[in-house]
Amino acid sequence: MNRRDRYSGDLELFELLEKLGELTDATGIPELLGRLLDIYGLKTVAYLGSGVTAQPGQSPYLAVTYSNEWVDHYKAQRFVDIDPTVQIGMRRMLPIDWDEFDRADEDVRRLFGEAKEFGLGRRGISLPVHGQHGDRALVSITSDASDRDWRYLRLHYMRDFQMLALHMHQAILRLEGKTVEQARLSPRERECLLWVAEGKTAWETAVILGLSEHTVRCYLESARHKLGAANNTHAVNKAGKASLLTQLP
Amino acid sequence: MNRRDRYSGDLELFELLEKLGELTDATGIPELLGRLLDIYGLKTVAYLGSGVTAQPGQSPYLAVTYSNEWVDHYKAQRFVDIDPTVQIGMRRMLPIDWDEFDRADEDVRRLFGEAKEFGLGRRGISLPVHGQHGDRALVSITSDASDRDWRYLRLHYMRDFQMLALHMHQAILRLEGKTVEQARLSPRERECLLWVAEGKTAWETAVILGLSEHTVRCYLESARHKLGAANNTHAVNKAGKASLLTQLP
DNA sequence: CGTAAATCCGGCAGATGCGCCGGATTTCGA
DNA sequence: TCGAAATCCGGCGCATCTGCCGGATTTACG
Repeated sequence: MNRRDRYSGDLELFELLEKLGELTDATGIPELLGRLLDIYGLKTVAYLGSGVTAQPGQSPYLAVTYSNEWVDHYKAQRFVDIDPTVQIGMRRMLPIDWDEFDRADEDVRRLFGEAKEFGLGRRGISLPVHGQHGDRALVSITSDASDRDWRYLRLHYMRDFQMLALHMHQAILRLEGKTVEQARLSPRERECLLWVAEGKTAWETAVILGLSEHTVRCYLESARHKLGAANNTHAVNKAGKASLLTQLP
Repeated sequence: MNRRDRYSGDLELFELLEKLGELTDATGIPELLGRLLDIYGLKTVAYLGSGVTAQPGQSPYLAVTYSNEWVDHYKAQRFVDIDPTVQIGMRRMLPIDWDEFDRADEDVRRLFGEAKEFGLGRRGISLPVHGQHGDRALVSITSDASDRDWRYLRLHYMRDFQMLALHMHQAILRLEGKTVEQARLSPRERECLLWVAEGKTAWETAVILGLSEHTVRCYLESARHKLGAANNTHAVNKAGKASLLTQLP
């Protein structure tokens, strides 16, 4: 909790954000994370991205300041299945303090106990990030700060962390080259797809929209073509991730 | 740009966040937005939510400090179709300054020109918010601040706005009672659904997973039941919105 | 120690999806 | 003024999905 007591310390956040925006390849990430630790007096920081790469069923994207030993141990123990930061944090919208997790659970206690041995801080926060295309990430920081410093950190720098998490995810997306070719669906196509996504059959959709069943099938067909989808299910999934189904234009 | 020059001004942000968390019904929102304008010296603030309510094809959720005249005029002119804050802002992850929009476009110039007449500020920022279930929102603020003050506001309070936008969306979701019953899918069920979502047939999925086609159909059937879905397409849509398809657990 | 859930397998009838054939008018921008 | 795209409509054959019948073992939890 140094250097940041003056308001002008904001400059260091801007510096980080700028560097994130200028990253050209993943090799610069570790240094950036290290700088982040420095600035905020943290013990560790970790980025876990899901749906960041193009292929489905891919393993998640990881960028951490943890030791390799901890990462290996974590994987070997399949901690991801019980880790509340992942299990709960990934399913939230707002950040969560690790203190809120259930320490009565023996598995959880073991996880955090071993984490500490491997160099993670006693306290932590996880910040979920939601991207536009179903991609999401979890940025977790840990610290060994005193109660007082930790409270201070949470109060005054949560915003910074929120912003850093967002920009970090954006940077990773840019580096991973996940570009989504935004197919443009016509209003009718979108409308038909929307109702099909709700489980309606072509006939039901036709009734809802006051069209003939055949017309609905035609719209669905062209929607599939535009989206490069193999079937309606695929099309709904693609359109959903491209947020083409959330009404509006 | 008053009252906030001291660092302790943070208290006002916390006060807003706390009030947002304590909202019990929508009637308290206008007062809260007004308080926000006061604190940051803004001209207007607007919340536009999409996918916030349960029904599909619903009109978006709106909470603004604009005059009713502007809202009516906006709707009558169908400005939503050309409004870059919606068209572009809603499709981004990071905030965008209204200065970045194409002022060469005649429609856009007309929109912002008329907006100013109806009491919106000259400058603006829109902050996209992405929820967990395909829901999203756009929080837009405007100001008539001088160039210098505006730059200052952007630099130092973007974090606050980001956080306010997030918490505002969370509060609206809570008020609108959009609760997603988290069905728990077994690993196999999720896996099958994942590949079906990628456009694979049951047979293809069976080959990929090394199962019999019939077994895949069984998993899909139970997945549909658990999700309360009418068919695979519906199931994929529901599971996707519940982020059950983003591998990991 | 029973119960529940997860993991697997087979078959069948009817509904639905899918692709491709044909046709039409209107609208909008180049 | 020409063409492209959006809006509509009908039919046919085959592939796939869906629901429901039956069976099995293993694992975990109380």
